[in-house]
Amino acid sequence: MKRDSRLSGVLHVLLHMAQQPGPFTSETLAKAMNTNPVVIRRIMAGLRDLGYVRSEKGHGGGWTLACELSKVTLRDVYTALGSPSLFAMGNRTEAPGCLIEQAVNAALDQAFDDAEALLLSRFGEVTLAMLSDDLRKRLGSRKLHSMSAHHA
Amino acid sequence: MKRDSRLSGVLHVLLHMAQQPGPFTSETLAKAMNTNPVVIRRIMAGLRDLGYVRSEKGHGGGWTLACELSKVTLRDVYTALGSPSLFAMGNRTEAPGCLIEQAVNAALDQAFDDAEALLLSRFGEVTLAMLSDDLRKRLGSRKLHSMSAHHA
DNA sequence: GTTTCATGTAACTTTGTATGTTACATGATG
DNA sequence: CATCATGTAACATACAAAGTTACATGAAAC
Repeated sequence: MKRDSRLSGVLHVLLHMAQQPGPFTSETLAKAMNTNPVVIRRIMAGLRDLGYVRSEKGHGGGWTLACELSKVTLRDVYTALGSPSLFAMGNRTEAPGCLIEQAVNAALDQAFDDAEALLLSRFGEVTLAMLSDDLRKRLGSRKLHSMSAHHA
Repeated sequence: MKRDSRLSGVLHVLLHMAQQPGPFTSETLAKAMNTNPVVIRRIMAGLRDLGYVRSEKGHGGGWTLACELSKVTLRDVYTALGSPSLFAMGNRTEAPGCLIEQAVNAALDQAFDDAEALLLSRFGEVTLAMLSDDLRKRLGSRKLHSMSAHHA
């Protein structure tokens, strides 16, 4: 399976935005991430709908942070993406008539459900502010890869 | 992403085999699972290499259980499949130069590592014998879907 | 008010992976 | 030696994520 990198991607965008005042166009963000503006708009759509960011059209438009970073968790962001499925493995048949399949599904589901609960709980413990703080530590004197560099 | 159902599939095969004496040809097993004999051989190859099952060619050949069901866990089976990746989500870049990417990866990796550890631990707690017992409970007087039926 | 810029979104293309299929080599049994 | 069964490579299909193109919508600048 091809792995879904939207969560990783959208967090990258958000941290970028947290480093300097906006607004940022989709194109600017896309260049910084080596991707396409439309991809940026797609992964940001859910965040906009939930009010974590705002988007404006026209001159001087683009994306702006619209939330307190300390109040938004990775879980919130994950939810904003539409809660995409977390696991690369699944049951052969979801509603099987076969009793063997049912027994297998029951065992696997239990393990996967536990793991999912833990994962989401961990996501819920990490705020964007924590990520941003961690980033600043890593930054030290160094620069980002970076958006400004790309446009210098 | 398309989800990997090999673990689910191979467990189904093993439980089938545990219900009645073998050997079972790949074709028989494939019919019971609505799939192809080659798929069966593929998902069984790892188990054979680790000695959990044996395969024999020629007349009267096929697959036979070669382990104590109470000593093989879901984790063993998962390992026999080659420990396929568990999560549908991943980092955009695995070894990023960008510090933002590093900060994001670090946070996500920690959560995913925890979830993976829990999941594998759960897998390690469930033996094939437990699955088989659970299946027998579910069976009651009912039949499987079943292999014998398919050949009646 | 018209040009320019930016998002919103549908439609299509590309790419990666799991699964399904065909074909044939290898080896065991009768 | 004919038949049966696995082993495996090679190819086909299906599907989802990501990338791309095209164009509509709306805001700001002139």
